[in-house]
Amino acid sequence: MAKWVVTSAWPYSSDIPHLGNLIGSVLSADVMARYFRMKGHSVIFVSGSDEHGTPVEIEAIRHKVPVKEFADANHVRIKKLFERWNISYDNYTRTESPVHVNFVINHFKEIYENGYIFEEDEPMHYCPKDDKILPDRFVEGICPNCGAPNARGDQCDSCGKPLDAVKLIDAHCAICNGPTEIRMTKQWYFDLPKLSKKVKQYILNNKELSENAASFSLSLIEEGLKPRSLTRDTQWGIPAPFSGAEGKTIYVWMEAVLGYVSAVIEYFEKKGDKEKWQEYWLDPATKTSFFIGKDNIPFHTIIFPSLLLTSKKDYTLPTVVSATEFLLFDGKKFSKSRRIGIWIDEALEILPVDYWRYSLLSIRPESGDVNFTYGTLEEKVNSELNDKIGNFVNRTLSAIKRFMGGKIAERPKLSQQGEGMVQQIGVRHDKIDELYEKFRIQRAVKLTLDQAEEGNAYLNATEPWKTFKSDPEKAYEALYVVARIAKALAVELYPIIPSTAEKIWAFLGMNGRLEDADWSEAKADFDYPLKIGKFHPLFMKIKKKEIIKKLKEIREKEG
RNA sequence: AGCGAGGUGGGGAAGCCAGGUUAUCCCGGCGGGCUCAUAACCCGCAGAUCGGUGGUUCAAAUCCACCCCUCGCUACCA
Repeated sequence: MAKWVVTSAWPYSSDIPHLGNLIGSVLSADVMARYFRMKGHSVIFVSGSDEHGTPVEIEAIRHKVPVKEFADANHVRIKKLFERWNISYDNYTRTESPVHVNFVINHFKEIYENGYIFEEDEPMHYCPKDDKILPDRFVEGICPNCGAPNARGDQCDSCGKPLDAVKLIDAHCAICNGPTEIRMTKQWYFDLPKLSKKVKQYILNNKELSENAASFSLSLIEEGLKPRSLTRDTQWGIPAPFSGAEGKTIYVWMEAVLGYVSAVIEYFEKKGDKEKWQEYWLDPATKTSFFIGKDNIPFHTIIFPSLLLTSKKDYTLPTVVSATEFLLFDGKKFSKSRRIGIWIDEALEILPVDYWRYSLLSIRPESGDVNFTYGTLEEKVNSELNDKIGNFVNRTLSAIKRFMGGKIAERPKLSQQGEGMVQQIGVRHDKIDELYEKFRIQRAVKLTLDQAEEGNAYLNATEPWKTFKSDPEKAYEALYVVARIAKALAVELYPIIPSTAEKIWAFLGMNGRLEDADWSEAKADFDYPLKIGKFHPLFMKIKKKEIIKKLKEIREKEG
């Protein structure tokens, strides 16, 4: 038994997450949290809304509501959506939480006192009308490289080159379109170069980073780390606790990752056990896992460990950083502005949550970008979920009901072949287990599907609907075996599609909730007599056309 | 440009890091079986010179070099 802190990347709350966001972080983390719990580990699964920073402010202005109000509403919305997605968070909090804010302030004080933060003057664009110092992204002008008219301060979309915002020609504010002026402003920096060696050591010593995370991080370190700016001239954020930094806030990226710690603190505070968080974050035996998209790697392998290393406490450094590649939608990147993709609120209006969970997890982008299409969805749901898994469970239960009166009174004496089949269930289960231990979720889903396929093949080979007359013993054995496969399948499906797995558990007449069962139950015999419950088909087939039509209707309703 | 990822039968993927019997799986095509089950399930067949060239090796999809193609990132974008 181990202690695990499982975390998913904090969704940025200017918007609702889309399916790509979900599979990379939240959904993957949920699968592992559920798996770990079944294995009997102490799991604390946390995340929260990442709410600070200019994009949220801008969204709020667009919606014409105070930023705090906007953030509150969005946080609640996202939190509720995750509940509907069956994400089993122990604490889904937010960066506006007082626990987080206090923790961040104290934490940065420690780093400051330890001498890892320095200050420097920097020229920035200032908008006199909005009275705001503008982040590069919110300055527009003519690109000094290619002369394109609407280059943003951080990058020109025309020539693709990164820009120095100060060099933009005819710069204007992206919010009000007014002209900007250049002002010198003092900013505080986190001295990453000072940490290079330690961080490199950490990455080299850590064998459980996903491959893409490790190689990408090392190459960044080889190129040389640069000091990272820590402060922003905005109001919407956590006040920077450095002397002379009054009126400035901490850059969101630098504080949001600390939420991984503060969310655990908050979790135990709510339980009235204030000091217990230390048994997780300050115990080297605790394992921590982070589920993120590849765009997020440096923040978890370099910046977050550095923020922990430079404090005054001995924090557990990230054990597992599982970074997924991107999910593409119809060959293109998800894009809010172009409405490419499906968002997690829309998805639930279209299909039951387990259809999405299964489809997404079965194509989880683990070794390269993966394309999600309506065709993929149709294939996954119709052929795998419905035809293979759903139908296997249904035919197993129907056969037991029809040929055995819905009961298995006792364990039959098994033939050599039957014994072999039962053993094979365990062999496959162990393989699935191995894959989860390696965080190979996509492969684990595939092998789980194999259980159903083997069950189907076995039924066809043994034909209990024939033998139940000619050789009832044989039929009895076959039905026992497939019932055992169905039981294993329920356990193994639990991390992936928990509510369907619970259904199968109940259909089989198992005691208690699957949620409370142990992972090894997949290999265990039944309590006798086994009486199967009422059951019905688990899934229905879908039609691509109807999905597209429904999505269109939803969007028209939204306007 | 630099860095990174990928190019495997008609489509989609695994295998490659720890080289080795007939290259795996899903979808699709063709043929067959079964009729317990949601017109579902199962079996078999066809189809790949594993991006190209060269090298290492008894042996390469798998290691090395070069080249071609696709994509992502390049950090104040959260």
